[in-house]
Amino acid sequence: MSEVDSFFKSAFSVDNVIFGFDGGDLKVLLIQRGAPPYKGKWALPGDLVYPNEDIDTAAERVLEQLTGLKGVYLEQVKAFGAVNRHPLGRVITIAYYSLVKTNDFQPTPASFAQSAQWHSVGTVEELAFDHNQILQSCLTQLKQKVRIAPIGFELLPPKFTLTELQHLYEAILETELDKRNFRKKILSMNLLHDLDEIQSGVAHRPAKLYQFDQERYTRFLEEGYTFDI
Amino acid sequence: MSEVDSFFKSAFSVDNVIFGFDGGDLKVLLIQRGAPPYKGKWALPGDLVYPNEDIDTAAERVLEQLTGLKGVYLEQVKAFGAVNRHPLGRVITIAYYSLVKTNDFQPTPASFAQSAQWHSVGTVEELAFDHNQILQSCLTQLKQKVRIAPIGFELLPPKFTLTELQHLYEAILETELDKRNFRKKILSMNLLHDLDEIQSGVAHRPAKLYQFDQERYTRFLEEGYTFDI
DNA sequence: AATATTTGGTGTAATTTAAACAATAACCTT
DNA sequence: AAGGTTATTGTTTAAATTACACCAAATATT
Repeated sequence: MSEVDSFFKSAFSVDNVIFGFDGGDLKVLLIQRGAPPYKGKWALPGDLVYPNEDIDTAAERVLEQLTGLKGVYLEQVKAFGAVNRHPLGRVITIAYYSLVKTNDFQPTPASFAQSAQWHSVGTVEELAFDHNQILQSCLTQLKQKVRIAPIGFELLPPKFTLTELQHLYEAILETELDKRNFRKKILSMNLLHDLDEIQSGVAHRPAKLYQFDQERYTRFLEEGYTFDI
Repeated sequence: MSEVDSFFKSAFSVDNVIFGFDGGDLKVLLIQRGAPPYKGKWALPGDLVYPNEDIDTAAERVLEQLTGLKGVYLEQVKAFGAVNRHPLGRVITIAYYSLVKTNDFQPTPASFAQSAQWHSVGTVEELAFDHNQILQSCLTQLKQKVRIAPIGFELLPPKFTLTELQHLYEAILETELDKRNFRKKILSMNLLHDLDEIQSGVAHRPAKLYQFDQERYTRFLEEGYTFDI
């Protein structure tokens, strides 16, 4: 075996922190491992990367197997590569997070899982591997990113109220926001399209529905606009 | 060969974007490759990760081989893992950047390099592999990070003038800053220690020398302070 | 020695942005 | 019709940011 060959004995995996929002808490989709190691433990969905597969593609594949969704928001965070992080050998994992709308699908546990379930990020138990650490990194990155890019909308249905949007930001940033100031700021960005529709079936004054205007945001970006909340 | 074994045929490398500052431009330390592939081309310093080596350790090792430096600022950015990014096989690379003081060392091209040289980041030519893309990602991350953490000082000698510090920020952020406002802001942070020393050997009024007070910053952090420039 | 040249150092006014805060409107339920 | 619940809206104050110009201190030049 040549010197170079001796290096080609490792594997990579991807792990995907899938975030969702139910109106109250920020959620993460976890699977219960169906096979050793860590059989029965909760873990992030992930898989080994195929030899001829780009790592981004592998992350999309893991997401699709579990949710059936394609083309959702997905972002790489970083690699985790401590020598002994995987009991079966040298496996470096690349962490991703994605943002999904919880109403778009029912999780279908793939081959690698017994079951899949949403967990509130605030009360996640001890996970397999170094997955608590990975989740923490992804959360930190999401918190930063959500302030400088309009990605929060990825977690909401296409039509949403301003209160729903505010609750989302409060859940992610873990702070309370002032209602009037929040609305002023969000509306002054001119990125929301007032649909002239209202909620129905609520036992109180119904709120107006809005939609995020992706086209307008793209246009603003070209003009040098920077999102900031 | 078992199914699992078929995955253990890949390698990882680390690539390290080593930033420096010469008072004018932001620089990056590049090596000229001494062996195929891409022999003779400029590239980021990097190496395969040893089978029993943490990836952070590998990045430190690459840095030390080239500069002799230990314990300098080092941060992981992300992984690059397109299938065909390396002509010799499946190699995923983890990108890091580090910040060094150019006066602390003379680059000594390690085994993997013919020569090593500082290049202005603004005029970097076509590099080996996907290294232009990696450099770009690291630059973007540095620009973000330098605004929210006092890491600029890592690129300056221990004693520096306010003008030097301003020029550093201007080089990284690619903007001009107002002298009076910059000094007001920096000094109001109370993170600089006035050394009661002045420059010598300059053909004009000498400037006062300052030092970054790491202890005070640590203390402020515990009190909930957030750096912001 | 006088003068020129170069960079260092400083304050204030105007504008913009952020923060704090409460009363009325609209719908549903009983 | 009354009561319950959430939606919607504006003003005042404080804080932060921006714009801007002159004198000081050293060396170099004549």
